[in-house]
Amino acid sequence: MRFDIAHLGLFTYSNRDEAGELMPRNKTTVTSHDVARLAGVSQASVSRAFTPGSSLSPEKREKILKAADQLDYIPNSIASSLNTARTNTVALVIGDIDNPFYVRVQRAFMTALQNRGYQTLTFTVEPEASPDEAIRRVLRFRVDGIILTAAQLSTRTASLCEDRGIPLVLFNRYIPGLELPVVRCDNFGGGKLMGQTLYAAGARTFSVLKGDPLGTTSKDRVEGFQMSLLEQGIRSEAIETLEAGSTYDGAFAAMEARYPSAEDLPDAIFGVNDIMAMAACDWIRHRLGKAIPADVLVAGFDNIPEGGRIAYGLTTLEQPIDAMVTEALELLDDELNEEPRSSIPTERIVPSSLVWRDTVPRP
Amino acid sequence: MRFDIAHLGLFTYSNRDEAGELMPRNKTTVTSHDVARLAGVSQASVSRAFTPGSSLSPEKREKILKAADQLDYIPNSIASSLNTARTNTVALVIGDIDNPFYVRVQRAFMTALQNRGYQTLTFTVEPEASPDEAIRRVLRFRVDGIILTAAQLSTRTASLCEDRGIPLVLFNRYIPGLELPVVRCDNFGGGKLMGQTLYAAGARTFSVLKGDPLGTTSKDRVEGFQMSLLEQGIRSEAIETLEAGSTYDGAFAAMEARYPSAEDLPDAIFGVNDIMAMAACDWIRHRLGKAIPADVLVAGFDNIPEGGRIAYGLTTLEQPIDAMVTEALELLDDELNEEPRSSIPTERIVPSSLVWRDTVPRP
DNA sequence: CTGAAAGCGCTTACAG
DNA sequence: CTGAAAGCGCTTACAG
Repeated sequence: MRFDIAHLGLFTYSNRDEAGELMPRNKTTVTSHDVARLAGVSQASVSRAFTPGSSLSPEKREKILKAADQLDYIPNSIASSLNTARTNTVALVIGDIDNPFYVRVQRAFMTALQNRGYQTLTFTVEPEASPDEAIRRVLRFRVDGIILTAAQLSTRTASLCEDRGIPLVLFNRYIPGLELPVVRCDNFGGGKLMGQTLYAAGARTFSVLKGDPLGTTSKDRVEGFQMSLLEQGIRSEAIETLEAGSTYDGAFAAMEARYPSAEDLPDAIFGVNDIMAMAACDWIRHRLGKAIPADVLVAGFDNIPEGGRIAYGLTTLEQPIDAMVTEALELLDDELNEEPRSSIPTERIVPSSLVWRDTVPRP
Repeated sequence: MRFDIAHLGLFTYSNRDEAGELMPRNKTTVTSHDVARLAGVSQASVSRAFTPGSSLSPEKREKILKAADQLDYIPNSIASSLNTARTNTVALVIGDIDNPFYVRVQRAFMTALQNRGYQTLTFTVEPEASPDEAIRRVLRFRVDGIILTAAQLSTRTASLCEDRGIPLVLFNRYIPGLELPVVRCDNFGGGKLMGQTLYAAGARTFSVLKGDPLGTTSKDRVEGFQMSLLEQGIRSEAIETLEAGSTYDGAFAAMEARYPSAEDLPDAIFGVNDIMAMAACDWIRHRLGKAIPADVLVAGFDNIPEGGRIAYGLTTLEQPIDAMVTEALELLDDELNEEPRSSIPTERIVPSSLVWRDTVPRP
């Protein structure tokens, strides 16, 4: 039988009585006072029972926990946040949710954050929308920290966070002029590596599917790619560049516009991310009827599982998500715990490595 | 020049002084009291200025807003939640984040919720983990409502929510024995329709790639499919059923195990969701070297964009995400605003429609 | 170890 | 329309 708590001044009756008539819904919340009364202790002790590390005799804790269980007491973290100025919540602002890579990034963050005792407040920023708006909403909510990925941010908003002591960590993206801690893949180095790889595979004319023109990620990859080819003696006219907007559809459209027929095709196509490379593969195989790698080489960046499937067999550069997420959370932790930030903003750069598959055969 | 707020008793200095020395970081938060002092009004008026619909003279509001802007004041929603017992946050519990369909569902909910002034607290439930645990975490946080998709839930946890007056809406999933509002696709009807379609296309032997055995979604689709075929006179031995776990990899492995060579292939394969159907396509085309639809028919369910790409051209059943999300939010709203819940738990069933593409040609 | 008390930053009757 | 005051449900010095 359920413990009778009527004498505690709470109302408890279920939604419907025996006859099936509607009864007012019980919305009374059980507070620490109720538990205290039932356990015969002070409210402060109840609070202590739910605060790891606070001093409380084992017997008392036991008794309190039992009473709490009896009443289905769940501590109100809103109230506790008001005291501690800690919400145990981290905001994750994601720009490019259409890219499976960022879906995986999101998941990795959520899992890792959960394991560290944080909730995740996810914000997606629609392509047209400004992340500044998102950040302001985030700030009302008093999150403990913010992780920003694939999105722009104004200087003013960044300092808004800084003024409030809310750490901001950039993921795979840096903002020129803002001294913010960053974790990112070595995009420039990856681009270079891909240039060398494609050159070594025999390609002499190239096309690059570029991503978000506002993001540094695409820009760095493209620049690294171009530089390594230039170093090999390729003339810049032999490296074509296509705006493809980071998406499958954007890349598909770009391919359609630039390569309506197979004659114009270059020796190799570098998709600055995997989904764009996959779009190129689809266009080449299914519309142009050409073979990869026999007629054209195609390579991507990210190593999303979709590209590894047998239908694509995409040769690409790996971005080690888990390692990057771990680094990012470490930086966030540093920010959370160190009062004055060290003067040099931290930048952690994770290398990317080549994943050989079918669209560029291993030499 | 920035307004001087030193006399307000706040500390404001930047991180580093002129010499570049570290200074204590300013973590002082500006509160409604600070704004009140600056504007020369009561703290209550400041609160009113930020509460739509509360009575306040336009001039006073103006003055307050100006002062707030000057101080970079952002109201603390934690404090306000403590009063109103409303967090303006909805929890979204998602089970199957590996399925692009649910990624889209998540996005649709986040956008819609955002437009209605809610934050979204997303919880992913890892395959092994229990959603009950997730819900308990959610409850500490005092969310206003919960949307549960692709995950199981115990009766005890459901009543925990009910006791607290926190509405729970099930998305594309119902829990036998629990009277909870539900929005779902007509999975059974869709399954039936697909059975008829494949039969009409000439198929007489079938294989079904089944999803999560614990979920009702897969179960209903399979049952509808089987029933319609039985009605057409197909014997049950001609309808094979494969456990494929709702994922691409699971379906690929199931195909590999059951159809190591092309001889055994049935006339038609029904993937209970699109990614499983896509896995079947990949296996058949790239491993078995057979053609679709010439050698086998393949169909899916969901109509994710990936299946519509030229590489697949998957014939499938559409699940209208936006309509379903809208319905779900309507139900949630009803629950949020109606004190006593209407006695019959609401169930909204959205029909699915056939999307003709290449893997099953239109008759 | 434990309780009484102040306080976190708001909202909202209650009087004017 | 507006202010003083109580209170939301906790945490945390402060004394014992």
